[in-house]
Amino acid sequence: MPDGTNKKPSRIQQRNRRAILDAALEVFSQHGFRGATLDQIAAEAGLSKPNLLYYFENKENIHLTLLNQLMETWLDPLVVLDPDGDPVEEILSYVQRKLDMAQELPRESRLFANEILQGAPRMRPELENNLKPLFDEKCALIDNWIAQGRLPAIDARHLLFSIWATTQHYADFQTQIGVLLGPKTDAYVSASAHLQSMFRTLLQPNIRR
Amino acid sequence: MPDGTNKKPSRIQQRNRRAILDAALEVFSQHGFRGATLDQIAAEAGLSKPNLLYYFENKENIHLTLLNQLMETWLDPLVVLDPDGDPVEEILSYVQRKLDMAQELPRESRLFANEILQGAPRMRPELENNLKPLFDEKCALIDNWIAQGRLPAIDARHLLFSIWATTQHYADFQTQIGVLLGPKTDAYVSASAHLQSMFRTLLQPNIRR
DNA sequence: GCAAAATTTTACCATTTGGTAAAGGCACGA
DNA sequence: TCGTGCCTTTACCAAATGGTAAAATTTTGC
Repeated sequence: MPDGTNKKPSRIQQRNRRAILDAALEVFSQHGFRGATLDQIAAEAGLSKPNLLYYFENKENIHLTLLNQLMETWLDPLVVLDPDGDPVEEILSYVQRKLDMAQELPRESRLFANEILQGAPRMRPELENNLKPLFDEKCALIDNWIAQGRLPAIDARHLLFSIWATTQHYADFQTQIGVLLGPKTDAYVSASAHLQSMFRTLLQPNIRR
Repeated sequence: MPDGTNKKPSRIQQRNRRAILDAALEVFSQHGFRGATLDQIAAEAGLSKPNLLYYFENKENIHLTLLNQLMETWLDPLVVLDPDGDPVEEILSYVQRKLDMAQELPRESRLFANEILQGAPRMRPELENNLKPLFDEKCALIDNWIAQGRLPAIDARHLLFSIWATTQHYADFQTQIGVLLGPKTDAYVSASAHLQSMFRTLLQPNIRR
């Protein structure tokens, strides 16, 4: 049993665990935890259900593994926000990185959105222990930049919310955007231009009215 | 059977259908269609499951009824965007109305988010037939305002996306925001100030750089 | 006050779902 | 090449779930 043990995983084990997690990401991100079934995940992974449960103790475990993996990736762009960089360029880079993540990891974005929508029943500790301190730290950083006159006065917390909302929107509401722009359109090119322009306008400190 | 008939609904019928829809809104908005159960909805409504199914043919029907009711409410703020008003004030009012809706109807917002996240399996026709034409119309209106020099050049479609994303974020990601701002904080006061200021900065046509 | 209609409850049912037991197959080092 | 341990399948199971039939109860119009 490959679960609780701490031995090195075999090649088969690595391949199958990876396949299961990929399949689970697909299914959980579309239906949420309760809406997803092990049969669906097993089918998507090309395994039988008991075989699936040979690699993961239970459904919750699969979901938790995905969520934990996600947290790192998800916070990384914010982690690298550099106190020593130029404030406007740092934040604009952050926006772009978040948008890139929405484009490249839409399933992860939707998995996260689903979990939060449902009240974060399995993720609240992570939010409190990992996200909250980082959030506070980066808000303080932005507040500092403002105090130094290197950014216009703006609510740092809501600025971050707006960045998250506008970037993740392209992954989470992909379906709606597809209907409105036409499914052939690549929304991300124009989205990038729009968001860069929008947040630059917002943050340009040398603005004269 | 009160379903297919077109008689006037009795008082009991009105009360119970209302209770069911309210309970269903609560449950569907938290768990999505597949994750919600009739037992949960029945319990929440204070009815037995068979009694529930006396009022609605099946699970899908309840969900569909909610979705249809929602569509009107949801589009209304955009409908009233007035071609004869002042462009900046019209859009800022729209932002405020959307934020007010997020605050007052968070469950509806999450129901919608859930449906879109899952690929809009039950709502795509509505999106194409109701939202799309309205979206195109209002984009044309904004483009017109820009052409008249009454708004700075901006991508109307992505502007609307940004408005939707930033306002609905406060309902859909309420849990996360609660963790980050502290659950006692009323996010909507500062959110309103932030969004109004943000979009005003963005849209102020008499801007000099 | 009473019959008819509307509503609610009780007792089910078939299917799906998360999960288990145990036998069978397979791979790989001795 | 053989047996030991890893992997997979087959055959299940109990609980949950969407839904139904029909009896029992309540409400309503007269």
